[in-house]
Amino acid sequence: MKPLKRSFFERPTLKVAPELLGKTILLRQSRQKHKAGIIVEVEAYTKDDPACHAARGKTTRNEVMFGPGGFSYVYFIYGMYHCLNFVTEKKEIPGAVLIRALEIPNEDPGIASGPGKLCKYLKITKEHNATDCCNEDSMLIVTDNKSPGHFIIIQSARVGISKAAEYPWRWYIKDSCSVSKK
DNA sequence: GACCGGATCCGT
DNA sequence: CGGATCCGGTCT
Repeated sequence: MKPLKRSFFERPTLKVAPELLGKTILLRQSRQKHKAGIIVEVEAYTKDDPACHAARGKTTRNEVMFGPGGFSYVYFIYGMYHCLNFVTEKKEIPGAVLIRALEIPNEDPGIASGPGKLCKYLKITKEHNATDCCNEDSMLIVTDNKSPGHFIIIQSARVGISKAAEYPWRWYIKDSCSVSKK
């Protein structure tokens, strides 16, 4: 499985985010075992975005967002959940796409229908932070779907934030049963 | 060194 | 709508 190239991620975050819909996330669990999920919901977080963790400069937590695109940004939230992002834009320009929901083949449609739930399902923790997802030997990569179905993309406001709540930077696949909310 | 609120989720 | 549950960021 060939991972998406760094040049895919090192573009404007608002372009990358909707293009991640329909792509497949692969998490290697051992030599031959892996889990896979299809991205059905995303949100964009950019430089100069008050809701972005990088809005007030570099810290130990958000450091990876200031590096090259294609790396994972995983953080711990609400004392019990992790959230998975992919870093966008070139080095020194912070930006990321939050993965909000996955459809998992042969599983209940709700099993990964939320940012916390998908990390729980894939067993993603801070150990997976700052993984280079463009390296084919990585535990975590993103690939094109073998048979990309046709789907309609809906754009809406982001979920669960208080700052910049009006920015329409959430995208999801219409009629997917695995989207986190309606 | 303390305090606070958060890119969530579930049960009521 | 409240509780779980913890840690990073900010202020003292």
